[in-house]
Amino acid sequence: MKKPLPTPPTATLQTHLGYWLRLVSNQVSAGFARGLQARELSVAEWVALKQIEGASAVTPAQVAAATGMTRGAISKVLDKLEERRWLARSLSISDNRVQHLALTARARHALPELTAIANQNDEHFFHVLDGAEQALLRGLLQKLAAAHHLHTVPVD
Amino acid sequence: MKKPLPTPPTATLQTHLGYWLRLVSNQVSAGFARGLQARELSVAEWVALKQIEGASAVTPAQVAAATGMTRGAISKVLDKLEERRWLARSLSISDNRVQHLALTARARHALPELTAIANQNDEHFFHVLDGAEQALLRGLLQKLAAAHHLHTVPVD
DNA sequence: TATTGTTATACTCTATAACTATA
DNA sequence: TATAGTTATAGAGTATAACAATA
Repeated sequence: MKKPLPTPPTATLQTHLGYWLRLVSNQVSAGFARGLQARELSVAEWVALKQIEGASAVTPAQVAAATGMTRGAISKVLDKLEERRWLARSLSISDNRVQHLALTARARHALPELTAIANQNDEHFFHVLDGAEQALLRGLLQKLAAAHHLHTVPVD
Repeated sequence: MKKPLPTPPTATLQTHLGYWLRLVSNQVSAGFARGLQARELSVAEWVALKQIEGASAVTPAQVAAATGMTRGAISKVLDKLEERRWLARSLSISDNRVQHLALTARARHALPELTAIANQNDEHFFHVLDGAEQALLRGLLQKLAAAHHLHTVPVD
């Protein structure tokens, strides 16, 4: 004889793809955040470092635009990096309102270890997928990103 | 002639699968959070509602365990739901330390609309994938969740 | 002693908006 | 007037740990 069920919901949380995406993504991000935390770095700080390293964003306003954060929030992130002597701010010659951002040698020295943390975290979570599956997942996510015009770099 | 590149980084942010996962997941979650916000509900509150609806968790401690939040955090989430008259707390007959949680009729009346918000959000983000692609994505994410023993319900 | 749930406190992250200095 | 960057303030969300009641 069956045990009576509590009123079954119309749909469970697990029905939604967004649920699975969030479940896995949160774990990957939390793992990465823990890895960075051992080096006293936040994900937002890591992203800013990489933006400046790649020179895809060399002013605070550009970092803000690239990440979708406000200029106020970026200002604090850059403060942290500068306190740590990983970032040098200098005024633009042509416009004294504008700053140019550059990584210090100390930052460039630390980057390989941070990159290793990122690599290891990715490896740890995705190694259970073979190469073809990883390529498939990447393709699907990139298709979604492209379709929704996602340009900004996620920092949380 | 090629334009000289700025010092190329060892690996870009986009190298990592975690990057793409976070990029897409954050957008889906943010979209859902906006949808719920129009009904003055947080994602954590929505998850708690669904946990109680499904009766997979009927005490605060069980909701805490299911979501990975602390009992202190859950207590506040439940306060919000109770203030709204969506939740009834009652003491267990057999153990006066324990509470039993139940949704009110008011909550059950509101659930279909909230579920519609969740459905629409999922539909909005994933409709660019066809049925086969969605199944593929779901399968890959579930494989990752299973491999890493992810049981808790993500609330942020 | 151990457990359930609550509460006081603090911390992190971020947005908003006022502010300064330049242009 | 408009823009770059900073700062003051506030809010959301959550953890930690002390707490009261109960077992």
